[in-house]
Amino acid sequence: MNVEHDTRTRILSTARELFHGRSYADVGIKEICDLAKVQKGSFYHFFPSKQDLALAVIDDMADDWAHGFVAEAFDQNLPPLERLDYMIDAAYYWQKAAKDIEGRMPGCLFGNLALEISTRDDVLRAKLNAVFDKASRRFHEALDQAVELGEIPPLDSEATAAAMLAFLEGIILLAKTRNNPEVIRDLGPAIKTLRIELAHPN
Amino acid sequence: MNVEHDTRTRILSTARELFHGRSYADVGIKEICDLAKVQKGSFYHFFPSKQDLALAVIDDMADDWAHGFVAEAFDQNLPPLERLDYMIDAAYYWQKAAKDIEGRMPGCLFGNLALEISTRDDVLRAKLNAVFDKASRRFHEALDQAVELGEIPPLDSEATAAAMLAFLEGIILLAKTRNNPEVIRDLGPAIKTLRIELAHPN
DNA sequence: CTTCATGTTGACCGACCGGTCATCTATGAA
DNA sequence: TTCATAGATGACCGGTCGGTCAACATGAAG
Repeated sequence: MNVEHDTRTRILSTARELFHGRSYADVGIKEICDLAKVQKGSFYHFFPSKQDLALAVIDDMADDWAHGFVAEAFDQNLPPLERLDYMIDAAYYWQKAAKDIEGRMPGCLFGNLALEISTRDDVLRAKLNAVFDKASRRFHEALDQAVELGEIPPLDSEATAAAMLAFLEGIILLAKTRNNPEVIRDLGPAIKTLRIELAHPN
Repeated sequence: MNVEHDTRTRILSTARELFHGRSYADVGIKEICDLAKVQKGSFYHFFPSKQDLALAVIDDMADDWAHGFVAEAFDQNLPPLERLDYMIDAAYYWQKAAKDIEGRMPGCLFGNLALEISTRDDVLRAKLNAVFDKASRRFHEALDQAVELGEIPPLDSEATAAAMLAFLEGIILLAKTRNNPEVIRDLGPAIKTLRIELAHPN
């Protein structure tokens, strides 16, 4: 039982690493199998297709996020606005560590995949959409709490949350293009200045 | 002379369209040649490699940008802050038009390519970097003028300009993932709220 | 008429792509 | 001891990948 799952897990984590570090199209199944020390036939025993593998990889990474530093960043005990700084910091240190080890910034797996395949694969696009929605909800919640505590004036918290997520993805994109994680630290703090006012009720 | 350049131009515009609508890896040279009605041998007469084609495509698109709506948006006669709105509007209408025609949002060619290949190809990454730098300078200039005119308090205009570019790329990424250009119109205006203060001189 | 540069043609290359399949092995329940 | 099931193996498939090449067309300069 442990052995069976081990093969699947090895495939999953290898694929995740390769997809993140390069791209979906650029990584072949053979390469994944070789690195994971799995035979091709075994691969297709666990995953019906490359698309299914991608779906599983997205789920895997999203789970790790949700239980990892995202859970820490959006800890309910942290003051709402500090969670934003925490999130930026986490992104920075993660990307910096990756660059220090491999020499290049992988960026955000979800953002990478989204831009690469969302015009070609609606299933994967929908999956990534759901991941972004969930992330957006974290920002949303933090903003609502900040308003409740009187830390910021009322605002369109749902739209602002989406804008913050977009900004986060944007600075990671720019940092990756510059291959310089410091971009995240330099621009990131501006996330707290983003504001979308509530629409006029009349 | 016109005929010779015509072949090259046909390859270039076909490749640009396909790369933009799908991705770099997903579009083969044969497909480009077929659509452009060019023989493969002819292709390699004009472009030594697929990488060289990509470089030319980036240049081509950057030129069209610079002389097209970016020139309009950053028109010196426009009040600096209105240029930001103009830029957002232009992005929105472009993406909306593309989606209405083809059913899907292509996003930003530069952003797409940046995330797809900047970990694998330093030459292309550098090229895209230069494009982003140039775009950032437009924002920078607009911000400096806005400060000069007293429209906004002094700020770190260079960093804020980069943040604005990142935000623009971010909302296009999010809109593409949602396959909904309205995201650009809904979140875009928040670009004017972005601010990075000048660092303390001591 | 020859020469040369610029383009064009389409067959061809080895490598790799995602995916299939028949065959074998290990395990555990009946 | 038998049998079913889960998993592992590696050869194999048609198709596509980026790229090469020798032969040929065209047109202007000498």
